[in-house]
Amino acid sequence: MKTPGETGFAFPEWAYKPESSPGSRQIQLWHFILELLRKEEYHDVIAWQGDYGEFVIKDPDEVARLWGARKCKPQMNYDKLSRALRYYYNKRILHKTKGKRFTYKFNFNKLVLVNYPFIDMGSAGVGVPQSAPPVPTGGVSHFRFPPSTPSEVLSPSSEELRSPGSFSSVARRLARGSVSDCSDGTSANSEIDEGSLSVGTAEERVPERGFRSAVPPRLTHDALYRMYGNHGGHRGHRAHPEPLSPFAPAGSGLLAPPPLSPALPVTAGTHLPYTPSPTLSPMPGSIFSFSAEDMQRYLQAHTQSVYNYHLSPRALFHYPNVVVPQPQRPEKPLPSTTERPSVLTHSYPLAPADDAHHTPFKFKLQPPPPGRKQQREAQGHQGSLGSSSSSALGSSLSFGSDLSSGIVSNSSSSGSLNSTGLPKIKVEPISDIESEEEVEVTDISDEEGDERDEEFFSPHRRDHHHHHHHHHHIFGRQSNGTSAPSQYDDSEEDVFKAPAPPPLFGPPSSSSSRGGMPVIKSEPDTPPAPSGHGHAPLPSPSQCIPLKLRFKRRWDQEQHTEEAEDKKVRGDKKNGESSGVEREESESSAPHKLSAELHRAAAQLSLENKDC
DNA sequence: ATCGGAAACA
DNA sequence: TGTTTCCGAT
Repeated sequence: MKTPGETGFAFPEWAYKPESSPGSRQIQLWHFILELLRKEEYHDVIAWQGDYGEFVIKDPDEVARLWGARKCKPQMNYDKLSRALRYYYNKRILHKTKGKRFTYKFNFNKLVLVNYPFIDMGSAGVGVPQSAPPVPTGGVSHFRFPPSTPSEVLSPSSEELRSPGSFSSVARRLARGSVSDCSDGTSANSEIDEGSLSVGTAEERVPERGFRSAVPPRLTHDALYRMYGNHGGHRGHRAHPEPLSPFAPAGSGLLAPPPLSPALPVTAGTHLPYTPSPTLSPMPGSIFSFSAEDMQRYLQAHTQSVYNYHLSPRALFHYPNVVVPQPQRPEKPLPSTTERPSVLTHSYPLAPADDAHHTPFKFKLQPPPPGRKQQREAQGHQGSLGSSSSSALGSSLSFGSDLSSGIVSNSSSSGSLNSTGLPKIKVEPISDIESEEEVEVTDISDEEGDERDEEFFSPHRRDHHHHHHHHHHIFGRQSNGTSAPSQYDDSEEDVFKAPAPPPLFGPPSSSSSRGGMPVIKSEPDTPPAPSGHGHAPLPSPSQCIPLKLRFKRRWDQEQHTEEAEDKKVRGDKKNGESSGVEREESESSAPHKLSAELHRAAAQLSLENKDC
């Protein structure tokens, strides 16, 4: 269970489990929010509204109350709850929709990826969590994944295993009633968990099935292949019953074969081509570990897929701090990555011992925000640098670590600076924050064409033109005719909507492939083909921007490009933001069998608390 | 309203 | 680690 320490990279825990800490897993706020969103009963207090992933808290006090009840914190109020929400900003789980009161927006990409990095979106529906935000529409359907696999793989064991984060599990929990229980935190739930579940109400369920059965914990290459490969045909279209919550629809797939989600393509795409086979650790907190190679491949595949599918670049999920390993040397050929892995053996060694040392890297999300405050203080008390700083550092350290991990090389320097004397300013220069902002600068061109990559690489940063833009277009956008809704924010829709149906999926590299996609950030060895040609700036591997920055930047851009910088400064501008969430959806529905358990779960659902 | 630092808690 | 609590600033 643990992880092999060797190689892998570790994700932050929260990434793995929504529920949270091992010891006592309390429900996490975002999870709770999602639960509320998915229940109609609470639509008066909180509901999806606006862009994809955007929700509005109609009754802040009530939401706070519910949350407080859930956490047994009677004194909870919106102010506090909102603080917690804000807390997600850095994690990129959530964003505030500016200009709209009590309106926030989930970044499902992050959620999905983060929480369920290797989720199989394909099968299910993808990525969206239980409750999905309403999909705007339309789009949808472009691809569907065929049911995958048979089963072989399914190992039964824990579900968790399979999807460490699969929504399904989440769903279940939800079903049980996450909302309410307070007490259980620690002890209690176990029962619930698994056993129970089952099902889903029709509404929401996620593809459990998909996950469970269909998708193996990790997909096999074959499976993937199949999925993509063939099918070409169908497009599923399906309507969702509830437009509002796409998630739900997704769920329906329970039994049914997986539907897929078009929207998701992104994700799907991502995973499709190559599946990394990380070993997921079954357990909790686990860490995934895989070799660098795998990761690279994975990333590459991801990228390719994206491109292949014409997904918007943004679609790529970026792994937050993932960095691609920098291998120390380029030895490993990843050559093929591009190609279809299918053939590959599936089992990548997850932990090849060798690799282990060589490049294990871990990445972490969430850079800790640098506190600007500290700065201030520091300045204020210069004298006490030592002490103050120390304290500050303490806190800061954390991020330092992040960075470092991610970026090894670069960052390091920063961290220590302080000691050196630098000062006051921020400690973490590089990476995070500031840089981020600056990073923005880099941005690339924005043009549309391709852009995205840039984010990753852009060696030369150009000035940023900031803003503007989001180009998105790659796919057709959504239906909204209106495009620009309000402010900016919406503007962004970059999301991809529906990709054009990919001609072929997966495939190999061949044709489509790469076109230019640079591989993500990788660098090490293999850039796939690098080169590309064309446009792509690509890789210069080495350096470029610190990964972390890039990611962050990216995200910011997505959200709103501009803002980022300001943020710090805070002058803010108001921008709207928007997002880049992508959507996914899924649907399908199926019959299901619910069982008593369901009912039971339903009963529990009452979000409110029970007793604390 | 919203943001975010800081400290405290579990 | 993820808030919860408090709070000053915008």
